[in-house]
Amino acid sequence: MTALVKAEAFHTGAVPFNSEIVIDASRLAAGASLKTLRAGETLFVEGDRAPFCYQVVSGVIKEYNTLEDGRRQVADFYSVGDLFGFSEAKHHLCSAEAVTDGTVRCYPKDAYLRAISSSPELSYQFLGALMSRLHRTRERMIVLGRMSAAQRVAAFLLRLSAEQQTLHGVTFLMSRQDIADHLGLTIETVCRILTSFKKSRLIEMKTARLFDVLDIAALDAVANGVARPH
Amino acid sequence: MTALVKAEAFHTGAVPFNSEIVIDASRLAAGASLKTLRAGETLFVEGDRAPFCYQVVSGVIKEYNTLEDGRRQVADFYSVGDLFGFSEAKHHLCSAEAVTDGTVRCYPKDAYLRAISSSPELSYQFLGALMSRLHRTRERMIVLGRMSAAQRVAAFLLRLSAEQQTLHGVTFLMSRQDIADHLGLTIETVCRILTSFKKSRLIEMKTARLFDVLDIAALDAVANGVARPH
DNA sequence: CGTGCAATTGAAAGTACTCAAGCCACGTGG
DNA sequence: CCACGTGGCTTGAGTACTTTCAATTGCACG
Repeated sequence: MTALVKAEAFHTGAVPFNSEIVIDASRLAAGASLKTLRAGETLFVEGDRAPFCYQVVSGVIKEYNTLEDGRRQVADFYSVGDLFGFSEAKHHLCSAEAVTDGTVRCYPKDAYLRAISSSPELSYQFLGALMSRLHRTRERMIVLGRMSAAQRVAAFLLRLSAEQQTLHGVTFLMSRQDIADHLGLTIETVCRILTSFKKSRLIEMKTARLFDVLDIAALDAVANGVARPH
Repeated sequence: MTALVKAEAFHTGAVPFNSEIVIDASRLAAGASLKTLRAGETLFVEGDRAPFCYQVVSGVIKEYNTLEDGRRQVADFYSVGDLFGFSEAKHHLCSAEAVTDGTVRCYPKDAYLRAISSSPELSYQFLGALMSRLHRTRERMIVLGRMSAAQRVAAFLLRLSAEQQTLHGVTFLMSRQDIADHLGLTIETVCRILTSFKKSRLIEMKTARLFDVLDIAALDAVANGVARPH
C-alpha cells in the first residue's frame, strides 16, 4: 500500500515535505545571483526562455500551469533550500510565482547542470534528489486521481502540520485559491471542508490563515479513507 | 498555456510517449539479465527490496500504486526502450506488472547508477531524461487534477494514436480497468465516454480493443475543453 | 468607518460513481 | 456442434459529491 495514504507519511517527518533537493551548492555558487520577490510577484512564465534554475533562499514559491480557461494546477510549493525551474527544455514548462515575500538564488542553468554532471558525487546526489522529486510528484498523482475532496484537504493539512514544527499552530502561507489549485478543487469546496473539519473538532481555525490540528488521528483517518468523509 | 492541453502535444510525436529514457545502455549491459513476463505477471511489488532497475525490451509494463480499498493509480505504462523501477530508495515505491507478454532487462541498480554518475556524458543525458520524465508526470497531474472524464479519455486516445504509427487502427494494449486506473476514473465511466465518442463519430470501435480515430480535430477539441463534453 | 479583497455560505445544477444487470467473445466439455 | 461458463466490456438507474453561481460576511487598511 502506498506510503502516501498512510498516516506516518505525513507526520513522522521522515521525508520532509519540500526539502529533498538541498544539494550543497557552495561550489556551484560562482555566477549565481540573488533575487528578491514580493508576494505575488512572477519569477518566470511558461514558455519563457529558461537560462536559470533557482533555489529558494527564503519565502515560498509556487510552480503552476495555467489552462486555457484560466484554471490553474499548482504543481508544487517550494520552500527554503528547494531547487526548481530546472528542466532539460530550453523554455520553462510552467510558471513560477512568489507565494510570500522571499529571495531566490539564480544559477545559470547550463553551467549548473554541467557542473553537476562532471562530479560523480554531485551527480549521484542530484539523481537521487530528482528521483525523490519524481516520487513526490507521483504521490500527488494519487491525491489528484484517487482521493475525495475531504481526503485531499486532510492530507494537505497534515502535510503542512508536519512541515511546520511550530507549536503555535499551523499557518497557511498560501491563499485558498492556491490550495484549491494545488488540490484540484474549487476554493468553495476547500472552505466547506475546512468548516466541516472545524465543526467535527478535527481542527480549530484561529484566523483564516492559522489553525491548530486538534485530532491528528482523526485527520489521518479521513485522509486515508478510513473515516467516511461525512 | 500548458503544452499538454494543446493539440500538437498529442500527435506531432515531438515527444514520443514513453521513449524519453532510452539511453544507450550497451556499456552498462554488463551484469544485466533478461526476464520474460506473461501478461498480468508481477515484476515487483511496492515495498519489495529493489536491487534492480529495468528496461523494457518488448511488451508493455505498468507501474502502479494500490490503495487500502483496492483501488489503484497506474502511474505510467512503459514500452520498448523505457527505463523504470529506478529510485533512490532501497525499496520499491510502487508495483510493476506486465500488461502484455514481454521481456525486460534487469540492471543491478547500484552499479547502474554509479556507472551513470561516473560519466559526465551519461550523467547529463540521464539527468535530462529524468527531468523529462518528471515533466510528463506533471502533465499527468494536470490531467488528473483539472480535466473532466471526457477530456481525460480524449487525451488518452490521442496519445495512444500518436504512439502507434499503424494505419490499421489503434490498439488498447491494456484493459479498461487499467485505463480507468490510469485516468483516475471508473471502468464504467471510461466505457460510457468511449460509447459517446463512438456515437458522435469521433472514433469507431472495431473491437473492444481496437479503434480508429475518425476526427482528430474534434477529439483535440474535447481534450482541450474547447468542445463542451456534451 | 468606508473600501476592497479574501473567505465563507447557500441553493441549484452537474458530473462521475455505485450497484446491478445484460452482453459478447471465447474456451471447455458434453 | 452446441450448451455452458467465464471474464471483460457495456448499459441503466439512482445517488453522492463537487462545482457553479450568487450573495454575504470578515478582516486589514487607509
